[in-house]
Amino acid sequence: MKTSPTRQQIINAADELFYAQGFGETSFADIAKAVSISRGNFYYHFRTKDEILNAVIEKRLSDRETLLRTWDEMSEDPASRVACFVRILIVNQTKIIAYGCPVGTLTTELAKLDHDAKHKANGIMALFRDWLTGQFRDLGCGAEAEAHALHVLGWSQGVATLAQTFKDEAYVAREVDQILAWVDRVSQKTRPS
Amino acid sequence: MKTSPTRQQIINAADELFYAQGFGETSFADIAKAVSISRGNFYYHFRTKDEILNAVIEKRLSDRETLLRTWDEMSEDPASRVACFVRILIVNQTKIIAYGCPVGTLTTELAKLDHDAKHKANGIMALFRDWLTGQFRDLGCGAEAEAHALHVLGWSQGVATLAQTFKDEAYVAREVDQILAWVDRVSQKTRPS
DNA sequence: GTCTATATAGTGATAGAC
DNA sequence: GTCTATCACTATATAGAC
Repeated sequence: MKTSPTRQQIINAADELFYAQGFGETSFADIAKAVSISRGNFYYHFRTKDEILNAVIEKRLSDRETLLRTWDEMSEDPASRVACFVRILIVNQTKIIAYGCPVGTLTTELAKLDHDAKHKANGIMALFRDWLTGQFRDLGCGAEAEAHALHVLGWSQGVATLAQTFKDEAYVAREVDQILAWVDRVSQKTRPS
Repeated sequence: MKTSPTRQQIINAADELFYAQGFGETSFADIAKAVSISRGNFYYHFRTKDEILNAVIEKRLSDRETLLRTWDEMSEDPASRVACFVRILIVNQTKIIAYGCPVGTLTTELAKLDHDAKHKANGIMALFRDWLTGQFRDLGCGAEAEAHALHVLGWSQGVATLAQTFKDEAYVAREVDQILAWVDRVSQKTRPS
């Protein structure tokens, strides 16, 4: 797992560019320019475009795993952990309004390209689903835990999509409040305090 | 508004291909091949790629306007009209699982490309929003009508996104039921029968 | 590790014959 | 209206000098 500084720079730049422009529309030249290296040098670090896509997906997956672990350690209450997840719609609002959800837009694009890496990208969405499922299970939702997880995940994805289309911050705030209220309702149904 | 048969064929093929592969990844060669004409002939009908994108967006917009009008004429009850809208997630399930929502994925892609036509594409989403707003207004939701419209629209977009990612028909069915139940609740709150 | 040059294939787009 | 031939450009990718 040796990562040279240049390699890491390339991954970071590609991550940003794939998010802002999409994978298909980002060329090696774009990435090389962002890192201020030549196209030729680029190929020393990554032989193919698929190779760098894979590296970007792995970085994103790893970043999200770290984030989820942080939330796991931050609170003992599953409901407030889920709330952390939902609130990324607010925290990352500016970028989401500009480019949508980094995970949702990538999975959508790779599915259309029918790219080999699409299953790997879907894995990030699955990570969210499984983590959320765990939280709802801890809340005592039992067999409904995964359905609840998908509900929150899908709802968030929809908010991200419309946020990008209509650039409406009030809408985002409203929906986030509604999701949080829904989580509270579920939480109080299973553990009436 | 003269539309030659070939021109119409091209628009239909481009519509399908833009949906299945995305706009950026669809070449003139792809479209020409689908219609069985030469690339050269293609340029007789459309001078630029933007021109055909515009034609496709206009077709999609027009198709949706027709669909909404059909629903308007089909029922007097705004709640069941909204139900028609939500149920397209079931009706078009196979394609949505394969390619996502034709409207949502196009707006997302054009936003990333920062393409001139992005506002035009957003207009289709706005058409849905405004039509839904009208239905909720007819339901007596007053000032909340547009918020309700965006709620249903965003929710549906999220379901489409996850449907494509996880290919889970049971999830789609479950969420559609939940949206319909939500609409019923809103409807009964304003007009308790 | 980084560069310049180059090979190869595909893209959007044009010209002109039929 | 449809075709073939062609142009200019950009893309991924490689070879080899430094």
